[in-house]
Amino acid sequence: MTDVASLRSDLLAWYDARARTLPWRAPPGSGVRTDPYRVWLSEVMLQQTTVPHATPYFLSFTKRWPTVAALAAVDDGELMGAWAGLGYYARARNLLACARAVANDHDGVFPDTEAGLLALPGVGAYTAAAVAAIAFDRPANVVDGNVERVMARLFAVDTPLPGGKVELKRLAGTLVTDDRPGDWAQALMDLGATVCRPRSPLCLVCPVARHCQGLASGEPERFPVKGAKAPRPHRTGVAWVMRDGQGRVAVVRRPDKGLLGGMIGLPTSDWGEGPEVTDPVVADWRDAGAIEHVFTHFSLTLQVRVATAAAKDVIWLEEAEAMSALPTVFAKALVRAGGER
DNA sequence: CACGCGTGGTT
DNA sequence: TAACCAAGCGT
Repeated sequence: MTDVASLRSDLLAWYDARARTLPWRAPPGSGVRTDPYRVWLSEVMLQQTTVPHATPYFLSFTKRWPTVAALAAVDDGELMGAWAGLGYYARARNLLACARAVANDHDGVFPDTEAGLLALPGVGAYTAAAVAAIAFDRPANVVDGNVERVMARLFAVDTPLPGGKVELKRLAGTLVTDDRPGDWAQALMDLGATVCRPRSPLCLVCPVARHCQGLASGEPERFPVKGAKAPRPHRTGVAWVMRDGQGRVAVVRRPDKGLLGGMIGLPTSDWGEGPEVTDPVVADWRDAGAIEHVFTHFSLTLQVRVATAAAKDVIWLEEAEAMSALPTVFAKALVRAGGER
């Protein structure tokens, strides 16, 4: 009996009993609707980011900035520093732009429709649907990587990703109704995260196993089918740690666009060129070894060179302050140079 | 529409 | 350990 109604009631009953407790989530059936600001903030932080990694950032952000108006008033640099370590820094720039748009153009109130949310910076199809469903109880089709995987298995979809996304989204849409849309979206994502996992799915305890064509096929883990991925190139470069001898270190502000855009960084050579690199100023440079770092689309070996030196066109920061505000790749280099994150 | 864009945990 | 993976978005 794989009709929509029984599939829905099976999964919602499981969610009522087994929903994860998360700092941004109201318990199912509590009648409490989470503040749209918190739903939005959590959704942006969770884009391509695990719950354990995002959680401490969510807690510190909501403590420092309890409302969207408070967030909108923050300095750019302060916000980027607070985001350091969370990755995908365009999210932080868009987060601030979005908060300011809500504060200035919407009287501090989040739009309560999917279309209105979609118009905000950093809010795409997924986040608009998620906020509409979870914060405003709109029957939106919320499709993230979890939901794609659950649909691919439930309906044994053979079309490889990413081409198959259109079909998976259509299938997810057939299950959305006016009844408890926020809980439905979160139930699907919880199922994907804890039971219908990418590897070793727990089909024996799955509340919708009886509806699952992937399980019936005998190879549920085969879904979703994925296309070939491009190989990841390797690059090399040099990072210079310049100290002033009084506890400060030189950093630069990176351009707003591109890799680590808008963040502070250590002065570096270009990445990908040969090993011959000229040190930026005459000083007592010594080699502190190298660090390895893996970005989404390339890996990097960064040689770390250290000196006490003076330089122009840099910002001198207390070392502890720099350490906390630097993206991880540069924090690693600074640790290699003898600092502590 | 394919690509650029971080990081850390798991296998 | 190299590969894979995570509540995507903008261009």
